[in-house]
Amino acid sequence: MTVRTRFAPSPTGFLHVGGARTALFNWLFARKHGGQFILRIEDTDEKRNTAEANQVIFDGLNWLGLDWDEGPDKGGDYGPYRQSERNAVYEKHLAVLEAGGHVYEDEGAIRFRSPRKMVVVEDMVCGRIEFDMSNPATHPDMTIRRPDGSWIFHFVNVVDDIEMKLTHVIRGEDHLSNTPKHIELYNALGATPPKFGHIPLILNHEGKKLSKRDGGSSITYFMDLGYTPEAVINYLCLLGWSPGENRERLDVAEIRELFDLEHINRRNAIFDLDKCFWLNGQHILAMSLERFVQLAKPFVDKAGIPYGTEAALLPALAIVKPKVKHLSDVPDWIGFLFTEDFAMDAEAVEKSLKKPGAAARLEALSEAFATVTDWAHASLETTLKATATTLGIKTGEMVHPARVALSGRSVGPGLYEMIEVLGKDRTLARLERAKSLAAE
RNA sequence: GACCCUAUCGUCCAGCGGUUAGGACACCGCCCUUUCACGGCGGUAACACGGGUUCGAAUCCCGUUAGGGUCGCCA
Repeated sequence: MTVRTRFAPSPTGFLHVGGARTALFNWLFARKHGGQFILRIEDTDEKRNTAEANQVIFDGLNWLGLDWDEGPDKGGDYGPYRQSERNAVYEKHLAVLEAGGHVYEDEGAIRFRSPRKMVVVEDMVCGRIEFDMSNPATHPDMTIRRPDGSWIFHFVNVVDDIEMKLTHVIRGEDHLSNTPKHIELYNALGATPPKFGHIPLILNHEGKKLSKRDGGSSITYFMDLGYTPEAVINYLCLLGWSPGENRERLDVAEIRELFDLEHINRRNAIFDLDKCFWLNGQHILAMSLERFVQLAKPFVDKAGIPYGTEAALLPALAIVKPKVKHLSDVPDWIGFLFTEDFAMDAEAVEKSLKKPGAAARLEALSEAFATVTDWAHASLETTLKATATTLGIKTGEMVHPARVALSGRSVGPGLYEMIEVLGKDRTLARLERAKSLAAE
């Protein structure tokens, strides 16, 4: 039997990190077992259903690299993959329930009559759980269709999972208590329930369910701020799951190989942006320059950095890659390399250039650099340090004014690498120009 | 309220009857260093509580407490 899993979001215009993690676990499980991953849009609530809201889901999943085999945009043997287009399917299954005497009308709505028995859930994550469904007061018959003919989640969700031949349903723990009801529905429809796996929830710093208002609760947040998909995937999978051996940084290929439902724990997890941030830096550090360029270039383009050709952009990105944490910081970090009209940070100028003797140091450095023939970071470093020694000052006392003079900022890529990329002419010109700003 | 799930450093995860309770983020020192970052070394910091079972419990059982979830004509 081929494994088939799904992600079934409702289009709210927002891809929640919890939803993204659910999608990730389903995707991992399917990929690990050579199965199929299906995307189904649960848009029975027509108010929320807009093209933009659908697009947010596609964009988020695509960005994360979670590809689906069947879905609204891809088609497949069990479509359509939007619930709003599946009315005939639901009518058909309702007829089955009616024929079996499983439903009744109540004020125009249709309810499912519970068999009122004990239901056992054999959960892949939680283990065996028994639910006593015998008391109608505590487990009322669920509505499956509204008087206006629209369908209720529980019913269409189960029908679609049957029709789409899903074998494993991995979802948030908030559905655990709904599962016995779903199983009753499977039974009444004459279908075998899939295997269920309920994963713990993601909480905010207050320990409450992560909501829209919480920073970092939307995948768009990570996309906009310049997180890498590899870091977000990595962080998300570490929330509630562990590959063992205290592994932290993992790439998707490793995760696909190591992932298993057995090592998912049962505790809700609090989302920690700090660790995700750290992981992002780790991934940027470890990735190839090609990948970094691919990820960073859109941010550079958006900021309108006039770098000219990509060949000119490459060295700039190369010197920034070891240090940058957010892709969205890249434009600020490289902008000064592509214009003579770069901003001089007032605080940095005050701290490094307005020091007595700064002008003389820049002058000395300028003279020393003018004689350098091998314009490479190693010899530039040697030259700068020798100049500092000659003047009887510490290296740092030369480095700081130089950095501010050349880039206008006190933070950025490594100084010598940056000077190398800048080139001799521009370096000398900027040192000259900065002398007028510097204290005598 | 009923039912279900959960309970190890501030946070994420190891541990699955015998450990000086381990790693990571964050935090604090020190080192390296041109700032930031990276890297290295070290530090603070946890088994919710009470009963059992056992020669021996973070690990197994029960209770209490706390947190989360479900009980919709939301999904």
